[in-house]
Amino acid sequence: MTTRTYNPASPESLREHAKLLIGHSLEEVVGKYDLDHAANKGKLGTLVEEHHYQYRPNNASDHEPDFVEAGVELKVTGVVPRKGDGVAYQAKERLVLTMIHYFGLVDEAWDTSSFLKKCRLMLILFYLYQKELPATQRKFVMSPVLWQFPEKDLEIIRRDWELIQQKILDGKAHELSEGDTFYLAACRKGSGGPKERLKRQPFSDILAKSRAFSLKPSYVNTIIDSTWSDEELIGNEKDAEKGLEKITLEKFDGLEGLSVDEIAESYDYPIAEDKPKSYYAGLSLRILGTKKRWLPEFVKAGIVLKTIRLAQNGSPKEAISFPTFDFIETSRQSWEESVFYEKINQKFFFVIFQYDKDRVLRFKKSMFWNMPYADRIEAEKVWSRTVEVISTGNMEMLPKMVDSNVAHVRPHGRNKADTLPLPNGGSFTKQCFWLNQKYIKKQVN
DNA sequence: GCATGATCATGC
DNA sequence: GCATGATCATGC
Repeated sequence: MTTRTYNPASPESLREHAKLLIGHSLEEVVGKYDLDHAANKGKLGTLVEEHHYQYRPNNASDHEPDFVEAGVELKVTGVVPRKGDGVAYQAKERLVLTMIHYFGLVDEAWDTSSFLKKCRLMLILFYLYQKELPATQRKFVMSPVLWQFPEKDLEIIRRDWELIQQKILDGKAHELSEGDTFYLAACRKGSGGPKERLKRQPFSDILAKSRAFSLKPSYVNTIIDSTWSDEELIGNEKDAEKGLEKITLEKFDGLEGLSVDEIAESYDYPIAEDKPKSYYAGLSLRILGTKKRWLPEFVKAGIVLKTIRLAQNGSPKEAISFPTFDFIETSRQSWEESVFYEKINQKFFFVIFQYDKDRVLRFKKSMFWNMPYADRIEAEKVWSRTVEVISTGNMEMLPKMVDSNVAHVRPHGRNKADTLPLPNGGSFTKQCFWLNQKYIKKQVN
C-alpha cells in the first residue's frame, strides 16, 4: 500500500504534486529501479502516472480521463528551446490526445463525445526534449498547466471534431489531413512504414491510416505561452460561434474589385508607390484587424497566410516556395518526417489579388485551402524522386515542373554559390520544393 | 509565354 | 548571418 501525498480528486492538488518533478527527470524522483521493472515501459506519461502519482492507469482510457475522480487527463509533452531567444520553450511536436476510432466516432455527438469526456480538463507536464536521453532521464521544465479549453477555443475545436467525423461519415477516413482543421487535428498515429496495419473505416472499403486527435504544435505553443501571461485574444465569444473560417472570410466581404490603393486608404494602411515584398501580407493582416505582423488566431491554428497576385489571365505571378531542404537530412528521412510533408499538410489562407486590363491590382477573393488528398500523394512522389536523385548524386535529375502537375524542385539560395553538402561528399546549390504556378491557378479558380 | 535558374529583401 | 518568402532574368 502506498501513502499518497496528494488528493486524487483535486485537480489543483494533482498539479501541485506535478510541480515536484520540475528540474528533475522521472528517474531522479522515483529511482531507476522502479522504472526498470515497470510493466509498461512505453509512455512517459503512463510512467509518471504509475510511479510519481502511484496511480493505477485505467485501461478503458479512451473513454475516461486518467484521474477519474478529478476528471483530469494527464499529458506529458516535450519542449525545446525557442528559436531566437533560447530562453523560453516551444512545443517539440503536436500533442496527441486520444485515438480516433473510426467506427465509434461516427455514432457520437460532440456534447457526450469520448473526446470531450477525456480531454475537457488536462494536466500538462513539459519536459525538455533531448534526443540522446531516454525519456525517463529528460528533465521536467516549466510550471505544469491545468488546461481547460477557453469557450472560444472549444467552439473551434468542436467544429474541427465535427469536420473529422463528417469525413469519416463520407467514407473518406483515408483522406484525412491535419490541414483539414484549425486547432484539433487528425494526426498520423502508428508505426508507419511497411509494417503498418491500416484500419477499416465504416463507410468505405478503402483502408485508412491510423489516426489520433491531436492539438497542433501551434496550439500547444499557445498553451505554453499562457504560462507566462493571460493574453486577451482579439474577437469575442459570439465571433467564435461563427467559426474562425467564417469570421475570417467575412472580413473581406465587400472588398471584391477594389484596388489595392482603395483598400489601403480605407484601412488607414500606407499607400506606397514602391511596394515592399511584404506589402500585401501587411495589408491583408490589416484587413483581418491587426496591426501586428501576425494574427494570433492564425498562429494558434497554424494557418499560413499567403498572398497571391494573379496576372490578368488568372495565372499567379509566382510559384509558392517552401524552406530550403538539407540534402543529407532529407535523404535519411521518411516522407512523414520531412518538412515538405509538414508544410503541405498545413492549412493556408489565400488572399488573392488580380491585375485588371489597366494593370491595376484589385482584390479578387480570399479562401482557406489545404492540399487535397490526391495531390498530397503526388507531392509524396515528387519528394521520393528527389530523395532518389540525392542518393544517386545526379542532381540535374531533380523533379522539374514538367515532371509533375503539383510540385517541383528549384534552386533557393543566396545565389548559385550558396550550397549545401551532398551525401556523396560533394555539394550543390540550395534547393527547395515549390508548388507549380499552374497548380496554384487551378486551386484558386 | 512559360519553365527554369538565379537572386533579392526582410526579419529575426 | 541566415532562413524564408518573394521576385527577377534568361532562354527556349
